[in-house]
Order: sequence, then structure tokens, then C-alpha cells
Amino acid sequence: MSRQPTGEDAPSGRARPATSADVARAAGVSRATVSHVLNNQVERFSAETVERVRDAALSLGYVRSAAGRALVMGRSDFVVLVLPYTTFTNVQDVIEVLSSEVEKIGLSPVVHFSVPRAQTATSRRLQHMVETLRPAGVVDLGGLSPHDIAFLDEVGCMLVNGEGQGQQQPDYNTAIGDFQARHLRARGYPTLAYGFLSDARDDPYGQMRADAVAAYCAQERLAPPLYLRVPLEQEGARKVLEEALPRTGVPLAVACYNDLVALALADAAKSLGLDVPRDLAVIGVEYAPFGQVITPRLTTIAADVPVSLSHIIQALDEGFGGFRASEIRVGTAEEAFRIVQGETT
Amino acid sequence: MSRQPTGEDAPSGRARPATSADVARAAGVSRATVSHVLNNQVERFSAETVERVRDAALSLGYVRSAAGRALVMGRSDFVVLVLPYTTFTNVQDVIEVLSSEVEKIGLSPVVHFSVPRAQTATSRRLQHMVETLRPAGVVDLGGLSPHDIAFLDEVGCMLVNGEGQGQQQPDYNTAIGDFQARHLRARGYPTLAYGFLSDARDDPYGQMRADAVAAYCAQERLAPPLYLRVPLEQEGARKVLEEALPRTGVPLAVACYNDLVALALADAAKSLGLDVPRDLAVIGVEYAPFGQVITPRLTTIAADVPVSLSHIIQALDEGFGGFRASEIRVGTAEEAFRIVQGETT
DNA sequence: TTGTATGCGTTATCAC
DNA sequence: GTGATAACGCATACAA
Repeated sequence: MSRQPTGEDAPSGRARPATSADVARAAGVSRATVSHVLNNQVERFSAETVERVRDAALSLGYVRSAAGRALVMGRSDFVVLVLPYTTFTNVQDVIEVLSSEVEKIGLSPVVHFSVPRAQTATSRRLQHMVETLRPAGVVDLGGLSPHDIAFLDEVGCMLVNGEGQGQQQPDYNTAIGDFQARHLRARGYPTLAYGFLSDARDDPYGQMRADAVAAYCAQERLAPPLYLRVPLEQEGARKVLEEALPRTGVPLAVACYNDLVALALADAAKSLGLDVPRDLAVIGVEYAPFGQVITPRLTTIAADVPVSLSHIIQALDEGFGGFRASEIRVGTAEEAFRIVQGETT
Repeated sequence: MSRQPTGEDAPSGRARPATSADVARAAGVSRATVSHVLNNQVERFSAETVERVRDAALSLGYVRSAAGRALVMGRSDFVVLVLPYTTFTNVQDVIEVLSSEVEKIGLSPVVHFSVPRAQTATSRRLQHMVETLRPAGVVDLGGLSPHDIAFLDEVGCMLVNGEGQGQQQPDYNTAIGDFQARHLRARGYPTLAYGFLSDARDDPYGQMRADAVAAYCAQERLAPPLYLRVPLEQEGARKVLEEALPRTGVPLAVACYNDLVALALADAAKSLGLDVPRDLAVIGVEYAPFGQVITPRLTTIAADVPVSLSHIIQALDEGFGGFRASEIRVGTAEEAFRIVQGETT
């Protein structure tokens, strides 16, 4: 009886947060009852009791202690969202969408960024996070190394990555490369190339997309695409293009890893006296704002964030109860991505 | 005695994590001793005991349970980093630097993004996070509303925002505006303007920087800067510029909120037949990659991430022990930012 | 220098 | 239908 819950009626601070015991007292029931009611196991209680408990909880501003709960459950209600370093403009939208999904299943999202430049440090950090937070699950958006994944398995932490059970997961990266190649071909370009970031550490998806472009070329009996490794500075980009052109001739059409690569190549082309899109065509991925405020405007691929995440959302739901299984449909690549026609193709 | 710590010697998974009791048993001491040693209260123990405990902990892979610890301490070892929606390219660097600082004080960083488009949802999420995680502190990088801040105070959660105690905090936004204005003046432009994002929700710092530009103009007895609200699409940007020019004449020099605004204006100028930088000069802020792979290359302001965060790092240290106070120096604006001379001024 | 006892807030089990 | 009680893993005041 040493500390009152709402004791010194609030000089605007420091009040000890209400506990389930406080709620129990206020509602005139036991702590066990409070626990049951607040976990929605209401079937066996009188409607009146349920309401009294809920009212009391509400008016006391009671919030279940994650600590107490985690202690007794063995794991917390948190879900870690692991994001790759890749700096796509809409990371925040991705986070937003996934966060709200996590909340729908009654869990709490927590964000974690991978830092490929310091792989071991990142792994250590994630490891520490998992060990101390003991999250209900980890959602992988591409930042996890095989080592990390093995670790999660070892400690028995659930991994959600959209490669879940049944449903073949849509391979969006392949779809993206394929879309780019098809678009360039449809615009009449006979010779394709793929533009990587020169720094592979920043380019987690590039190879898959390039493979898709290569596959398309093979299928269409076109020459296999030349691979360009484009540095993000003018002179380097120009040099790469300068060396490529004699081997491909013009017009050359480049499917680029992202809008930045596309921009660098377009600029390099202009500095070499080439015309875009006549001599060099580029298509990016991202629909970054900068690509839409330049001349020529970038042709690119835009993602519908919620749809492109639907396989993860589905895996998430499957992993935790699957209550919403029926409402969730995994979007096709056609629904998830669309070509934004600019002036560079 | 029902469950062995390393019981069924690892069929590669599911082993119950070691507890302090396991460590105590292995080291032949009591749980209290383990607790003390592992919290670095080693003064009162024999070197041999300390070592035995540490060895045991290490070989068992023991990790303090955040749950148990948080339960008894009243708060967890987590620190929430609250980031504004602003999509500066180097958010991830910022996160990286602050994360490692947080770790140096022995706490664990967790990231939270504000979403101004859904202010109430964001606040609710942060609120929930604070209530359930009961973090040791919250670091505000500009995403918190006054309402959020009041809430933190109410629940007695420590707020770190660099506006801490002594040390006047460097007003970096004012410095940035000032730098831009000085630079433009030094390059010989007589007429200045300020380029906002047209969508103010995405522009948390704009007003402070514009004020700095205005102050500089006043001080230098220049005409007060015209305010441009630049939409991020070509036609809108062109219109804004088109309407501004008759009121300012050429050459006009615009200090921009970020590189994107600068790019949009430069492109608009070209589409109006103006020469950059002769008729229109722009300077951005961010040193975004895209600004360096276009022609003309953007003049901009680059931040030294660690230095520009030094006031927060200091506040962090002050808030939690202050063990490193002597090593930490808050950087001046001159150290934190530098002009990157491109071809647009 | 070390051990004992207690409490933190929650949930599960079982008795009523 | 409801309540008492025993864990969960840790930190700490206090006893030895």
C-alpha cells in the first residue's frame, strides 16, 4: 500500500502507471478476471463484469505491461521489420503499410535497418535486438544475411519473408526486369543492356532483374544484354557508356536498376552528344520525384506499395493466426507495378 | 528441475535461453552475485569470482532478459529514435550514427517514423510504443508534435532533442539558410528568393531557413527574398518561376529547401529559355546523389552527419550518465556543413 | 565477499 | 463464473 496508483492527483507527471491490480480493485474483481477480460476471453463472464472491467481499465488508462507479459509468455508482442539499406524513396510508405498490418494482428511494429557496409555490426545489432526483445516475429524485406536467418531459426524466432508455405510467391524482381525489357522492345529498341549500380553493396536486387532481362532477350532471340556498372558520378558514367557503345551500336536501350542509374546514363548520353531517347533509351525503377522534374522526364516503373507488399502481408497473417486469410489476396506483378511513360524511351 | 538449460543437447534449436540462475549454478555462486557482476558492480568481488561468472555467462551464451529487467526496473533499455517524414537521402546514415551512440551508452536503439499525413495515427503509435516498451528515452529529430512531447512528459519518459540544459544548441536550420544566402551573394547575385516545397507537410525546416535568408537580406540591405512555393512537377514549377520573374527580374538566385526543389527550378528555367546559372541560380541542401549526375551539376550544402548530430549525441550522453562528456564537442555550423560548388551558381 | 528474500506485472492452472 | 496462487527472470536491500 506504499504507492497509490493515482495518488497525488497529478501535479502533471510522474504518476505510476496503472497495473492490473489497480484495475481489479477498481472493478471489484480479481487480477485473473481482469487478465481474462482484457484478453478477450469473455465467453465465461457475465456481461456486467466484462463491462465493469473494461470501464475501469479505460478510466485508469491501463495498458498491459509489455515487460510482465513478455516475461510470462517467453516472447514479446513486437514484430521487427528489417529493411535493407537500399534507399528507395518510399521506404517510409513501406514502413507505414507494414506497420499498420502488424497492428491489425494485435502486435507492435519496430523498425530495424540493415547496414551492408558493416555487415557484422548489423548482424550483431539484430541479434542483440532479437535476444533482448524476443519479438514474436521478424519480417525480412531483404536486409537479412543467411547467417542472420540461421540465427533466427536457432533461437526459434518466427521469420516472415513472403516465401511462406503454399502460394508460390510472386517474384517481383524478375517481373520488374521483364517489364522493363518488354517495354523497351515494344518501343522498338533492338539492342538491350542492363544498368547496375557500380557499388554492388547498394544493389540487392540488381542481379535478379538483370537475369530477367537476359531471359527475355534469349526468348526473343535478341543479343544478350550488355551489363553496365554505372558509377554515380558524371565522368565515370560517361566512361562506362563510352566504352559500351562501340560494342552495341545505337540505338541502345538500357533497363536500369533504379531511377538514379537511368538519370546518370541519360546525362552521360547528352554529354556525349547523343540524343535521348533516339540514340539512348533508359527506363528506371522507383518513380522517384527527381525523375519527374527533369527534361527529358524519366520513363520508369512505379510500385503500388500495398499491393507489392501483399505477399508479405499474407505471410504475416498466416504466421499469426490467419484470421484475415480470406480478405487477403496476393497481387500479381501486373497489379503491383506499372510503367510510367516519360520521355526517355 | 523440470527443464534443463542445455538439456537435449541441441538438435539445432528450441533450447530454452540460459537464465541468470543457470549462470549462477555454472559459476558456483548465487544469482545475486551474477547480477552484480554482470552489471559491472565488480568492486566488491574477488577477481576470480568475477572471471568465473563472466566465463560462465559467455559459455552459456547468457543474455539478460529484457523482460525481467524491464519489469523490475520500471523501464526498458530501449531508446526510441523518432524521425520526421522528411526524406533526406541519408536518413539511414543518421540512424546509423545515432544507433551506435545509443549502444555506446549501453542502450538499444529502436526506430520510429513520423507520418505527418496521419498525425493522429502516428501519435497513437508512438504513444502505444512508449506505453508498452517503456523506453529509457526518446530522441526527437523533428518528428514530434507538441502534443507528443506533452505526453512524454506526462508519463515521465526522458526526451532528448539537443535543446538540453546548458550549451546553447546550434541552430542548424538558421545556419543553413544563412550559408545559402551568403554563398549566393558572394557569387554576385543581387536578388535572392527562397524556394519552399509547395506541400508544407513535407517541409518541417523550411520556414526557419527562409527566415535566415530574409534576415541576411535585411542585414545586407537587399530586397527581402520572394517566397516561391515549388510543386514537384514540371508544369507547376514552371508556372511558379514564370510568375516570380517579372517581380524580381534576372538574374535571380534561389536558396532552396532541398536539392529536389533546386532541380525543379533549374529545369523550369531551362524550359523557359533561361540560362542556368546566368539568369537563374539555385542552391539546394542535401548533396543528394541525383544532383551530381545531372548537367548542370547542382550547387548544394552537404552535411557532415556525425558532426551535425553532435548536439544530440551530447544531449544523449548528458541524459544517461554523461560518462563521455569530455570527449564530446558540439560542432559549429561551419564544421557541420559545407558548400558543394556545382554549376548552378 | 557472498547469499537470502522479496517484488516487479502478467498469465495459466486449478480450486471453488 | 470467479478467485487464489504459482511461476516467469531479474535487481536489490539486507543479512550473514
